[in-house]
Amino acid sequence: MTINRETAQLLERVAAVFRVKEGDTFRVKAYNNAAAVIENLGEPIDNLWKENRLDSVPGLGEGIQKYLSEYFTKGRVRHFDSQFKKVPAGMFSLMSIRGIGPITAYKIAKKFKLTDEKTAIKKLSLLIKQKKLKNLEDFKDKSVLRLTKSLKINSTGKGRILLSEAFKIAEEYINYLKKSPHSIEAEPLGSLRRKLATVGDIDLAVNSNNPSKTMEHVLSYPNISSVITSGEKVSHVKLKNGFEVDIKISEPMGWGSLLQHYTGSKMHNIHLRTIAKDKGLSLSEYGVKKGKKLLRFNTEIDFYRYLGMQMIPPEIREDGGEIELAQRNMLPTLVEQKDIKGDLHIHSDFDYPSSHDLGESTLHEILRQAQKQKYQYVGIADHNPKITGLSEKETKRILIERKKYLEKNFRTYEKSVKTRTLKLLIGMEVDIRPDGDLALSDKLIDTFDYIIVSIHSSFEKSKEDNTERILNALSHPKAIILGHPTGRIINSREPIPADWPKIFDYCAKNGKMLEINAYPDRLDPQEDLIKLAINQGVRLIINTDSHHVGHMELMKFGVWQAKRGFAGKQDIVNTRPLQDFLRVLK
DNA sequence: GCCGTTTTCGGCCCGACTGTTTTCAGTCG
Repeated sequence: MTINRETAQLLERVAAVFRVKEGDTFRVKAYNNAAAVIENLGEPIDNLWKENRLDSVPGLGEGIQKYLSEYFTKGRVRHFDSQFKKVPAGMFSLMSIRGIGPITAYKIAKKFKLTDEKTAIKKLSLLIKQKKLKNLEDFKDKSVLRLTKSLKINSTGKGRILLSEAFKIAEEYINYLKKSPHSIEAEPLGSLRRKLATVGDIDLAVNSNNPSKTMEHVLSYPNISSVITSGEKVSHVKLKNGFEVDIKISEPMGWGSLLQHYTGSKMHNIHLRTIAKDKGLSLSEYGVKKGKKLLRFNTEIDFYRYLGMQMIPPEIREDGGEIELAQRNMLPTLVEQKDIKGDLHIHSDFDYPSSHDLGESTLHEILRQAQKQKYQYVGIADHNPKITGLSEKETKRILIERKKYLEKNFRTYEKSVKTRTLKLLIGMEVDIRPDGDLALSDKLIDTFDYIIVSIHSSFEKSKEDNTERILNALSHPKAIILGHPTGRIINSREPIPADWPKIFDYCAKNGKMLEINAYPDRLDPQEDLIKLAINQGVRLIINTDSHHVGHMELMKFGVWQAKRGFAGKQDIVNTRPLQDFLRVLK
C-alpha cells in the first residue's frame, strides 16, 4: 500500500468512528475530504511533511496537520487510537464491501463482536450462510441478498487500475454503446476522462434521444457478468473481466451538464458550486438552478461560459488553480498529440550484452511506425552495455557495431520507401549509478548524438544523495535528457525523493530536458512536478520508452500526463520541427 | 475539522438508488 493510500485510510477510519459515535457530520466530511485530497496527491504525503509543506495542501488544516506529523514521527496518533478503541475493529474491513458504510458496518461488527479486522469479512460470510444476519433489525431478506452479492464481488474486485487498461475496457464498451440506434454519443467520465494515471471505477455516459431504450441496450452488453444496480438514468454493472462500470444516460438537452458533473473532479465541482452559490445559483448534474428555474446545457462550453469562465479541459479539473485562470481568461492552450513531432526514447532490437532489457522491434518497424505517426525525427536510445564483464575495448566495439547496424538499416529503409522525411538520431539511455557516475566513459558518450540519463538502481537513497546523483549525471554535456525522473512504477515502486526545485533550477539554467515518460505504468513525473518544472522554466520532452513498436502509440498517455501538468505546446521540446529541435539538442 | 476580497463564526454540494418505508436513512459518486 502506498503511503498516500495508507494515510488516507487512516483518516477514513477516524471519519467512520466519528460518524457512528458522534453527531458532527461536518467533522466527518472534513476527515473524508482530507483523505480524498491525500489519495489524489501527486507526490507522497510524507515527502510534503518532511519538507514542511503540509500547509500547502487544501483541506489539511491545523488540526489534521498536527495529527499527521505525529503519525509520521511516531507511527501512530494518540487521539486516533483512543477513537478506535470505541468501536470493534472488524467494522473497518466490512466497510470495504460495497453497500456497507460506517453505520451498517458498526451495527454488524458490534452485534456479532467482530473485533478482528482480518477475519471480519470471513465471519460475515459465515453469518450469512447460517442465516444469522436476520437477527439484526433493519436487515430483511433483500438486504441480505444485496450483501451476499456484494461479498461475492468484493472477493474478485480489483483496486485502482492503470489508465491504459481502463481506457481499453471503456473503449470497447463505448463502441458498443454507440451502436444503439437511440444513442447520439458516448463518452468516458470521471478520472478516466480526466486521464488520471490510475482509475478506480470506470464511468461512462451516453447521450440519447430515448433513455429507456438506451438503458436496455446498456444492460444487454454481452460482457456483463452481473448488474449491481439499475435505474432509469444510472446503472452499475460488473463485467466478466472483473471490472465495474457505471453508466449514466442523458438527453441531449442536459448532455453538457451531465458530462461536466460526472467528469469532476469532486474538488473542482465543489469549487464551482461555491462560485455558483455566490451568484445565487445552484449546480447539479442537470444544470444550473436559478431560483426555481433550471437552465440546461448542451455542451460544457456553454456551461462554463454561463459561470463566467473559459471551458476548462477535463485533464486539469482538479481544483489546482484552473478555475481562477479560467475566470481571468488565462488558461494555457494545452499540448495535443498532433503537436508531437518525434520520440527520442525508443529501444531497438540490436542484440548485445545490455545492462537492461532490449527492444523487440527492428529499426525498419520503428521507422515505419514513426512515419505513420507523422514524426520528423526518431531517437534510438538503447540501454548502455552492461558494465561488469566487459572491457572498455569490448564496449567500444559493441557501440561501433550498433552504430553501423542502425545507420545501415536506416539507409536501406530510406531506399525502400523512397523518401527522406525522417531524421534518425542515435542516442543511448545511460544508467546513473549509485554514486552518481554514468555507466559509460566520457569518451564513449561523445560518440552519440545525445544521451538520456536515468536511475535504474539504488532507489532507496536519501533525498540529498539522489539530488547529487542526478545533478552529477546531468553535468555531462551530452546528457540532455533526464529519463523517467522519479523512477516510480505505478502500484509497485514509489517515486524517489529528490530536491526537485534544485534540479529544475539546474535544468533551466543549462538547457537540460525533463522527460515525461509516457509508458502507462510510469507516467513519470507526476503532474505536480510537471507544473513545478514549467514554472521554473524547464524544457520538457515526451517520450514513450518503447521496447516494442506497438509502444510508440502510447505517446498519447504522455501527452495527457503533460496536459495534467498544464503543459502547453511551447513547453514540450518535441513539438518543434526538425531544424528547431536540432538547435535545442546542441 | 476546514475555511474566509462581505466572515475568525457559522456556514459546510447535490442527487440517484436501495430498502424498508408512507417520508426517510444509508450509501455512493
